[in-house]
Amino acid sequence: MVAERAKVSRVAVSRAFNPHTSLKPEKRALILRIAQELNYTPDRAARALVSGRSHSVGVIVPDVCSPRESQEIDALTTALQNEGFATLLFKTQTDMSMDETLLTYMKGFNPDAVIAFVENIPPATLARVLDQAVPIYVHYPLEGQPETGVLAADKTLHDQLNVMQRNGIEQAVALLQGYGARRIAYLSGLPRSLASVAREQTLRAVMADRGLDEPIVFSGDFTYDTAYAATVDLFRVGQGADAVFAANDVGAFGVIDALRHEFGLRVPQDVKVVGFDDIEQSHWKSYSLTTVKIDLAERVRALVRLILRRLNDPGAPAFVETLQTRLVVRGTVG
Amino acid sequence: MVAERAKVSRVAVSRAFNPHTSLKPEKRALILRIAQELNYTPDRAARALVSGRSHSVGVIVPDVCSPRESQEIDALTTALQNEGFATLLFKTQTDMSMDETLLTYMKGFNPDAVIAFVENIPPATLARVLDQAVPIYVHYPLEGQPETGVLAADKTLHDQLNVMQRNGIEQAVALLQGYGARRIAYLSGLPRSLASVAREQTLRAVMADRGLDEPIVFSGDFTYDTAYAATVDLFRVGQGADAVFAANDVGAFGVIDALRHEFGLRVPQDVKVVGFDDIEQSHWKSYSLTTVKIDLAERVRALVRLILRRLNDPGAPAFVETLQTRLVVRGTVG
DNA sequence: CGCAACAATGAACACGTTTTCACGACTCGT
DNA sequence: ACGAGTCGTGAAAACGTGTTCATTGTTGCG
Repeated sequence: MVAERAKVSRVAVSRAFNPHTSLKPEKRALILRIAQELNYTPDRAARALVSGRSHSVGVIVPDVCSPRESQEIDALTTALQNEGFATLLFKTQTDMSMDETLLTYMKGFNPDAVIAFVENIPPATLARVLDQAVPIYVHYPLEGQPETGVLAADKTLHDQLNVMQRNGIEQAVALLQGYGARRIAYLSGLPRSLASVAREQTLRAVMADRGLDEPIVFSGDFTYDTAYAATVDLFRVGQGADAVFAANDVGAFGVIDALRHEFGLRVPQDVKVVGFDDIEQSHWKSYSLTTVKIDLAERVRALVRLILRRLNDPGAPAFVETLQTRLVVRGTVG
Repeated sequence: MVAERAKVSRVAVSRAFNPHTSLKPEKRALILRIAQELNYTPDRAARALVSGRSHSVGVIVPDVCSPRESQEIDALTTALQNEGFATLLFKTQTDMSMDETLLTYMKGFNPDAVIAFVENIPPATLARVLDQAVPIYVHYPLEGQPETGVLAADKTLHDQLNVMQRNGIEQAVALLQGYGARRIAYLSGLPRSLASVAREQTLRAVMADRGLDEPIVFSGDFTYDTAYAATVDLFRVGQGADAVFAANDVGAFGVIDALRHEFGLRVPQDVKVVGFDDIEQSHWKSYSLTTVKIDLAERVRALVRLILRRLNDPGAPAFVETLQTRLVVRGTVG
């Protein structure tokens, strides 16, 4: 510790860097100035060792390449960075599931919190691997409700970030119906994905409310290629559909391309398409996708807010935040 | 430290987790078994404090959303994870530059190495902020040569990862020429981007070698929207071009969409388009882009190899790795 | 059998912080 | 003017490892 050039104890240096400690202002200023000169910053490792806080947040994703996730990571990194945290990124190996190995591995890096963009973590795994020290934020839709939630590891805690999907879906269905669509299909995401299931449930409910027949469901896995292939299958055998609702935007791109290039169908004249997310690529002219928008940036800010509050006050009652969705109308409907 | 249930000293526990220490095998096994039962892993913070190694690698990017970068981060995370490292992700604030603030901030987290997908870091900043303890791997093209390089912070070290761009560009130009293209344009990336400059230089050299006129250069910034607008400008005033070479794939998408939707031009019949990178989206049917491919996964593996070697042997002479590019032919040429 | 080399082991220390505790120097209210 | 409270300060302890050093038990070689 070289900063004792200021003729003060190491304790004083420590205090100089911690706002809420009592230290004579002029002395603090002196220490900070000298630290600046010497290019000194308090060692995070030592700090983490004694405080138990690493000031990092573990983020687990299945696939960084997916536009939706990369946008989420981007926003998350920015938000965390602004709060003095670092993003510790980890990837699940194959599918969207997460095994105990990865969780243990990540836990080894002592993240203060964990955000898992992964849906099917066995609760047993979760409970066993994590001490209560690390608040886990798993993100998935609440059962039977048209919202996604954020659930703490400890079942008694229950911080929630609710994304109300119903608004956007209602607007989309109304628009489709307005343009005369009758046979509406739903391209699911991964079959076990709770997000996809929740969207399907809400869609069914909304369509029933408006007197429409049940949707034709065909299954994808959130990727372009699978969506493309699934669309080819659907339209080759039956009479297809006159509107397709995809569980995510990338899937919608696959649907659009399959319709155009495999069957020569026009979008939106012959088939209308609606996506979900509103990712960066959705406004590209080749797709110009009408889609149900979740404001990712805002959602991530809310997430970070939740984490920070919980970290500052571990014993506080559950926090709840709610986000709305809305339809962004572009060229694939109408 | 609860693992003394095994009736051994803490030192023995430490040794049990470190392969190259002398400890009776049966005792090591016992300790590891008990550790497993107790769900114990050595504390990284303490480990980092004493060893000076955090087992994490800082990664700096301007924009995680960009497909190219997200693919790179994805591959990097996988590779690092396999080697027992974590990825510490940071974002530059606005453009592709990096200010001292961010570098200092990141340094506070003690990454063992830094990979910056950022090109214009002032050497002064670099030198001042980093101790020699952290090998910096900045990635940019070597001056006047048709390759990108990886340069260590210390100028005496000089580990290099060379990406030979010439191969792919030659194949692309030959193909364009074979289809009768004469007026070839180049859409640059960010004007100060060394990668873009290197590609332009190589393109010029190759075209001169083949007796073609100088390329028409118009400038973008690697994004879709800017590429779209720049293409509109170019084709509105002059007579345009009969082939466009874009500095990256996303830019090529913007070019294609502008040609089709603003001018009703057909790709490839009226204008041929070649990109650079071969990202995931390039095979999507709406674009089906012919592009110069860099094997990102292989490039990242090489990068990680370099870092690991340097970490194991800080004094070793410079390591050099070389990667080739090749043309992937799809639908936008021919 | 004797001596040297070597494997196995634990005690003590080091790493760079934050936190707790104790002490003196003030300020304030009466 | 005196005690109570507050502020500023540093000494010492603590955080959980890896490392060095000395000690003991063991093997190998002549």
